[in-house]
Amino acid sequence: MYLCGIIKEMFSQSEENYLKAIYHLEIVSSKGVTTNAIAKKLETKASSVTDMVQKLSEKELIIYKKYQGVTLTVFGKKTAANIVRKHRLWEVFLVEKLNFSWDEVHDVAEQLEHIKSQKLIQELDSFLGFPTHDPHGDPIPDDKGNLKTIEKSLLSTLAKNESGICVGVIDSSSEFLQFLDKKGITLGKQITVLEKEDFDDSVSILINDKKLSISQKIATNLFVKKR
Amino acid sequence: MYLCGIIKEMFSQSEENYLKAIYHLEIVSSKGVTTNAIAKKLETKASSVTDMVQKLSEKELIIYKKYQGVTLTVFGKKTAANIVRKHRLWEVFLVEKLNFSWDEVHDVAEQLEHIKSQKLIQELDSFLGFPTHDPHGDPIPDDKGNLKTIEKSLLSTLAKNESGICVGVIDSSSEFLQFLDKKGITLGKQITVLEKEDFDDSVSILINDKKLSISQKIATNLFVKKR
DNA sequence: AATAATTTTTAGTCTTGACTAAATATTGTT
DNA sequence: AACAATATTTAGTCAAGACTAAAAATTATT
Repeated sequence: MYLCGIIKEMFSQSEENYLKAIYHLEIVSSKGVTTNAIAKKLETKASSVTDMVQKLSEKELIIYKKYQGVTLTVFGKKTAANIVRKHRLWEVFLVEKLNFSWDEVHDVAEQLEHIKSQKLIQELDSFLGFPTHDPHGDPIPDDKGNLKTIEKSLLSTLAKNESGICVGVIDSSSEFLQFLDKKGITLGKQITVLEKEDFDDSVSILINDKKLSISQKIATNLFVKKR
Repeated sequence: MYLCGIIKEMFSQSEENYLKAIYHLEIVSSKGVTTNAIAKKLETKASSVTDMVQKLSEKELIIYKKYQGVTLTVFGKKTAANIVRKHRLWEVFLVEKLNFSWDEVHDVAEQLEHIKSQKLIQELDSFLGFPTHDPHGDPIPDDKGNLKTIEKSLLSTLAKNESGICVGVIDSSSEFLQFLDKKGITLGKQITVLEKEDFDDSVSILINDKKLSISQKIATNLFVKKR
């Protein structure tokens, strides 16, 4: 008893989760992704990672040399990008159509991203109007796995009197997102830096026509598009 | 590494598939559902069924006495109805929002029905306008697991000159559904019996202002609501 | 009622994906 | 260069869920 009919390439949920983790880690690390890094990201043990990494390597999704970490192959990267694409499209769906807030979508999208159906994802994309970014401002890969990133800067890098549009976050934990909500900070909002405090790196900003003081921690987790 | 956070009761996909199978079989059989019947429905082996049935029994989802078949407990029935509810709501979504035809929805809904999220299913229900029937005319259980069936009759039971509205099918294989599509037979269409042939039990019907001859096999797989 | 046919269960095996503990590589430090 | 610390892999287990083959129970047939 198992799903999987005609479909060209099928990977297990577990394999997909590993691919996605490696994909995300590669973006940051730029060189080989270590076993330990994967283990930490997936909250599993290094030995389990070694097992899986050998399997993914046999399936030509990654390049793996013992003790050397892994790199996605072109095929692996495309596969991973497709999972990320699904994840982010579902997030858009949940927020735009089903009244989820941006801090509630992650767990559900984590499940939905594993649904296998070409048509489903194509139609969903079209139904949502071909969105380019998810509710956290992260770019949605196109159906070839390419993503166009916009030039975004951390709020902390803005100079006094500069302003920008809020376009994303680094930390997308629900705690942080709920905190932003409480402060009235959401995607698309204009933010102007009124003052930068040297002694604690906090910034004073203008948003929603109100003055707000923002800690360094917040300012280094919020992306804006300069203008 | 596994999902499953706060949620009250969590069952594996496999457990859910068994529950659903037993639920469907109970509707037909009315008495205890046999191991073999479950095996056939799930295209698995009887020995595998025995294993799972013992597990479900321990979890109080079913009553199981060796060699006696199984019955859903109240809890089990509610759980199963909820899976069916999710399956059918997703089918409605696929057809109404994502341009799937009624013969394409099953495999995808089979996957989507296992997504765990209270809010998701509530919001989906609301987004779809609280539908009562899926694209095949099957009733959608409410959030307490109750379903109100409408009185429907097989087309084959209609007398000459009687008419009814097409409200459902027994066989929901894509072959049958595509055949119906080709003949212009869809849910909601009015059908009038013009003639009944005794020697092969075929019926001559009026639909879409056209006369059509329908074999016995079709007539015994199509539900209408008499009027 | 006895035997044959069928159904169901048990016992043992396999695969996937996790784990622990031990062994081996690599890296960092003096 | 040698040793310590850390990272990685190997070897051996485990649970879930499937399987086959054999045993046991039930049902059907005479």
